[in-house]
Amino acid sequence: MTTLSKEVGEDARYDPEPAHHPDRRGPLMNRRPGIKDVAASAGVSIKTVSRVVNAEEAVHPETRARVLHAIQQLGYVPNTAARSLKSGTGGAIGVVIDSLADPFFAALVSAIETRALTEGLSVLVASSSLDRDREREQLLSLVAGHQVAGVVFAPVASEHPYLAPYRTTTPVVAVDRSRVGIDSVVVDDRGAAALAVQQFVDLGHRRIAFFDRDERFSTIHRRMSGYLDVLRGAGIEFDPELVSSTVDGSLDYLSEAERLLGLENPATAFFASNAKAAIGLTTALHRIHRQDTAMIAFGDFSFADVLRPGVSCIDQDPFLIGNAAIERLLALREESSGEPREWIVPTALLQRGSGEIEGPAAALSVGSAASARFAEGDVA
Amino acid sequence: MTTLSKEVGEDARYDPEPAHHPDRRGPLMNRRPGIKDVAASAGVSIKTVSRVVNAEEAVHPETRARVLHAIQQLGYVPNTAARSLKSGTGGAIGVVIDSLADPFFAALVSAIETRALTEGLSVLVASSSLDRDREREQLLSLVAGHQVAGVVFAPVASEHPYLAPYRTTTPVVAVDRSRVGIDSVVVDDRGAAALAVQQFVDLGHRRIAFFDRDERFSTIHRRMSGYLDVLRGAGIEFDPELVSSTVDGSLDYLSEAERLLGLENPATAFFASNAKAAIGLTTALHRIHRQDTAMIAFGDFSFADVLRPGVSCIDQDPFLIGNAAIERLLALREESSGEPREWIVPTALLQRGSGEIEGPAAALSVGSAASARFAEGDVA
DNA sequence: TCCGCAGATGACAACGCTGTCAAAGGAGGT
DNA sequence: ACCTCCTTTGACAGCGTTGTCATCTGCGGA
Repeated sequence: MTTLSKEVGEDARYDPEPAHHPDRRGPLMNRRPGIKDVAASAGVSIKTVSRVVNAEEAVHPETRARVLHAIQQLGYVPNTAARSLKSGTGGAIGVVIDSLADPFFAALVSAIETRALTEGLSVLVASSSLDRDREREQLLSLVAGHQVAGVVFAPVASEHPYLAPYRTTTPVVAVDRSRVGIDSVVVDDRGAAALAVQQFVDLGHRRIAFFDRDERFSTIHRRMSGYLDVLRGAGIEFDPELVSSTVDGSLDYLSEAERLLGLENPATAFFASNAKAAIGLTTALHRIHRQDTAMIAFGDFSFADVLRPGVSCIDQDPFLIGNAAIERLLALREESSGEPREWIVPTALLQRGSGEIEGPAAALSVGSAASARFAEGDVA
Repeated sequence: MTTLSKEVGEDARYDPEPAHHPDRRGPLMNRRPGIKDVAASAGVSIKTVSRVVNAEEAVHPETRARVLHAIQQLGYVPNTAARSLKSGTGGAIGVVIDSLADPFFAALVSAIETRALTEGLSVLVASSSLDRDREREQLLSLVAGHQVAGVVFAPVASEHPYLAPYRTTTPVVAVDRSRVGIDSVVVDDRGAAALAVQQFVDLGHRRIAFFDRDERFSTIHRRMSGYLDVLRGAGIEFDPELVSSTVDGSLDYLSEAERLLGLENPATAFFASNAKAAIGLTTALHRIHRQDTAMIAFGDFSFADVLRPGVSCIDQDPFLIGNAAIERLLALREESSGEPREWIVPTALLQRGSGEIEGPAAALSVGSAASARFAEGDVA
């Protein structure tokens, strides 16, 4: 931005007259049209323009028409900054998720954005990268800085005390991972995992691996609970060796798969606890030509149905979750309805082949079809 | 936010007189801290606080420390609405893309968001759904309404005259599809397509299908040009029957693949012109067990490397594109450097198997390795 | 001793909008 | 004729911040 010589000319913003006030502007040259310009053009006061823009009642139809015409002609768009400055709350909602590069979250944000548009709200996205400090920074920037009309976020830290001062004015909804004291939209992790593992049991599997127990996520804890529930119910002893754990945020899926298949008493079925692990595991099984291994993934992913065999998945629909979250947020805007609670979004088990591979004990099994259910609430 | 009793006291601005003003607020109860609160707490004027917040020079170190302490203690976060109202341009950049549910665009936005954060900028996302009117609405909302500091968008309409009034103040960058008069970040569509088709020719293919020529996109036109270039260079006559076209926004990939393979003189190689078509085509070929067909996809997709054979792809890296776009935008903020131009981001051909399947004329071919190249510029 | 100057700080307006209150005009009742 | 009420409209302040200009305090040099 070199110091360009002050060419006045076309830029009517600068008039030489009043030595103070360098920017007393003339009657709109290429400046952005403001409410004042519309008012002048329509021959009314700015307040009347404001009334028209906000669809308030008491405006004479004829006046309204004149104003609308002026708006149209000037291409006037109300300034949201001024609006939110005045009202204390702006025309955007904030979304903080792990990463937009994760298709699950991308789809979730997409659902939110679509619905927000119908409410005339914009969407501010930010990513936490699973970092507590960054989460804090982003949330505060949105809530305090941008004065968003609401926040949907995939929580990282277990508590968010710094949000407290804003909770009274700004609705907050957690997604994907639930937190106490915050309305949370999650899937029935425990029940869905149980469903999958129960299917393995029913098919005669006794050595079922829990693939990738990432300690950082409470969702994974719940899925683990579902896994354990079923084992207990089926009288199968839990074997820690069948659990793979991400340590320091990384896990070599290939060698881990080889370990599980190479155990003295090897795994015959895999429950992949999240989509990333599922992709890694699928890739690994293909690489070592063990597509005969039974597997169910938590979370659908593209191409899960094209592979041979198709990968059976628990369908955790990001659109459904995003929709539930934004609906919840909009409801909270109306009235902060009672105690925060969990909102459970349903899942389904997509049978595609890999989850229907029988286990060694299949012959013995007496078709214990009565799978445990863990329905726990309804959906927004 | 009930009507707190009017404590005037330390807040000298307000005189108790005018009985109107129902919400004269006392010294910060659970109200959001503003610059005034910080000023009062630090015993300085609001201007000094402003100076500290904006890292301006002339502030005594000791004063600065006092102010910083007050900020820290009160948890003060500057109000962006007021800021952008004053400065006329806000702390966010706008991004308008086809859909966030498209992983390509999601990754692109992710790259932008990551870089924006380092500049202290937030990201407002909006989707156009490939609809011109919606594109217009979203762009105007961002530029005029939110007064964003810049816009990155995947253009839909061929012209955007309504942006003109804002171009002087708001930098604009197009991505993925280029537009005249706007700095555009795109990949070398024509060259990359040519690269792929040339590989087919070198492998002895003569019947190369162009799979899914969607007329709506200029990128597809360019890829088509690359395709035609190579055919011409190799002396192969263009056969319109080998081109699949999306009509009315949809194409039945399965039956189309069957048609191409069932021609009297059938296709032996497929160039899938975009990721969606590639996924559809791959699924189709798997379904009819014709994995022996040579194929190269424009645009990588997950699992392209896990399938058998792996799907050879032109790697069109959304992160690279997103990065180039945001860098370009930031550069434009500094100085609107000359004429808008195209910024070409490189691609690579990922050899994974499906693109290396030989054609019928392979034996005859004399290894015409001199593939045409179309290098056309550099990268941001 | 006094002036000038630089560094540090503050008073105040204004950004574009909306909430509050008041005023103007007309209809209807007495 | 007068009063009341309702509808339509406008004047004005103030949201939280920053740019402009003014003020104040020391300090070095004449």
